[in-house]
Amino acid sequence: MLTNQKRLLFEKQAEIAKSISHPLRIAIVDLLKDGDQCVCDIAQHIGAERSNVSRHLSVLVGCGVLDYRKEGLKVIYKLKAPCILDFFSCMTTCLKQQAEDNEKLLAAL
Amino acid sequence: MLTNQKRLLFEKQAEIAKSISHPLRIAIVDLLKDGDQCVCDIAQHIGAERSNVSRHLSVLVGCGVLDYRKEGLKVIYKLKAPCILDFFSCMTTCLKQQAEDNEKLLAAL
DNA sequence: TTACTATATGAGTATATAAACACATAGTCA
DNA sequence: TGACTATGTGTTTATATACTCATATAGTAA
Repeated sequence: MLTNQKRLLFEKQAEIAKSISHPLRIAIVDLLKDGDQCVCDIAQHIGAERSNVSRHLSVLVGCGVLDYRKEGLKVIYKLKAPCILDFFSCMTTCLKQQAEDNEKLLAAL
Repeated sequence: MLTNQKRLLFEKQAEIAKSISHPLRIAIVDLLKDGDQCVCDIAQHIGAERSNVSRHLSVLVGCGVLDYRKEGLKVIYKLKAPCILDFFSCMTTCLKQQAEDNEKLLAAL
């Protein structure tokens, strides 16, 4: 059986994973890998409402994935945990594998 | 603005991320890193109902994170994308960082 | 065949999440 | 000061998800 310590760790990890479990939040992290951006630029780039983007950003900050600094009126967001990007590669690998599996299945029909 | 191609990729990646965004599913992946297991053993180890575990497993299989094989009555699940484990380390790093940040904040009070 | 075990799934309920809109806050500049 | 801009938040509504229980499927063994 799981120890309470493990259980707590898994809950915290699930929160982080959940924080990047949304297409827009993935898009945000992907955008920020190329440099820090303010909310308005992020919103414009991913094509979503600012209030919506603001909420997604606060989720990512809350989980320690992003960080921010204020510059005048603007709030600039920055990738705090770049190791997330390796996970993106991992997910891409999964998707490629799935596509190959589907190809094999198709060939067998 | 995002291309439709990018948008589709981010949606698929979000699905994979979502598939591991649950404490029990994290526990399952963590368990399977040490070897393949059947549903009943997984259920027993993580302390959850079999029907519930079965559903969580099918989510992980559906996203290409796990794979399975049948052996008699039992269904043995196996980690298909071990790179997920690197992401677990990444999340642990995030949590440590957050803990350190909190410590600093506490010291400033 | 029947009884048994392991696994999967349908249905209902409770909870969580996302989006949209309106509004609030706060910095800038005339 | 007032007008403007960027950002954040409260509230509502729609949708998605997890869990539980009952039931179905399928392999095993007597």
